[in-house]
Amino acid sequence: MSTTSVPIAPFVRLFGRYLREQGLPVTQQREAVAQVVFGSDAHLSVEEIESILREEGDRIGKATIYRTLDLLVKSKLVEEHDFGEGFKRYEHRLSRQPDHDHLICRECGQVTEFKDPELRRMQERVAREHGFVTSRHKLEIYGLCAPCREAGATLEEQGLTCPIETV
Amino acid sequence: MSTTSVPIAPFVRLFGRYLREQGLPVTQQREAVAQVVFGSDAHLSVEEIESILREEGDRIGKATIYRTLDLLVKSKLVEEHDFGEGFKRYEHRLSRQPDHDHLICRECGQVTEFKDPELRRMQERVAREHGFVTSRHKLEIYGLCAPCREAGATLEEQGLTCPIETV
DNA sequence: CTCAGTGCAAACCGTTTGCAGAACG
DNA sequence: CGTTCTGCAAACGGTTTGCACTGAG
Repeated sequence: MSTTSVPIAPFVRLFGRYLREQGLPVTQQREAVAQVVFGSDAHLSVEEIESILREEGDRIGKATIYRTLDLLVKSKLVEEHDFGEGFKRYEHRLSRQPDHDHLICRECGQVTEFKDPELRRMQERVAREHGFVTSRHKLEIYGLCAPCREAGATLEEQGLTCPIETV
Repeated sequence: MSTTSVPIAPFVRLFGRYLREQGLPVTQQREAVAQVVFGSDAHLSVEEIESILREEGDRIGKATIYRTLDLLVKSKLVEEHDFGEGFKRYEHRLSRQPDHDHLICRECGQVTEFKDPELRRMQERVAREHGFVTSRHKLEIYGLCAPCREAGATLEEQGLTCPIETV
């Protein structure tokens, strides 16, 4: 939701290094997209990335943005998310909290990151119990953030009056 | 991934009751779709639902299936899932494990359900710490199931040789 | 009978792809 | 210079919607 105060040039360079390792050209479009993604702590959509680029005067086609994001994801510098909005969001992995999870406000869509040490243990335990080898998990907790709640938002749900046991 | 041995008629009737409560007609298409969804313990895609209906001789348009699934979800009898495959899956909530989570095999796509009591406590704690009121969570653990591992599947990942601290 | 539901096909929308021209190495 | 990229626009695929017709109540 903002610009980091951390210098982002090193991260962009890291991406350049990845491209060279793969024998791929380091184009100015790729650097511009990387700059935007590394320059924000938010979970950006392609549309948001496009409009930030436009504000900065760069006029880069959507296709190129998608293709560059693919590379960023492959390089493991960026993570792709799907919060069920109908489109993907991208977040760089250079923030303070590696391997974190997300709290998502149903009202305003704000995404808060958190990290819980228990979770990793639980992931391993559950996987073991089912004969799985685990690679990754995704935990999203949906609810209402404090500001929205204070503003009067509620999570009214309705369905069957007496459905199935819900707990 | 199979047909339940539990009688499904009561569940279809429950849906009928919901429809009447809402003043909506109980049509044979709606009952047919409900029958398919309640009749399977799998996480069905719309395409799968359509083809099961076709096998049974029912020829119901995709639009109707989508519209009926919306109603089933609204009734809270069915849950919608997005496992990142590019389409949604639907699961009825009448199985043994209410409020469960999912283990997903990256190789064969098999979905295993599990339930962990710790998780709910953790969800509440994390939410409280961030001033959230929680409504629901979604935990998916991705990995390799035992059969796939025995068949030689691996989770080879590649990216930057020395990216960021990964733990 | 009336109002909502159904089926079809067209519209949608995020994402992907084909291709002519531009740029990297 | 050859190879890959870029940008545009068209294609894609799951989902939604408009509309004439059918069916539930």
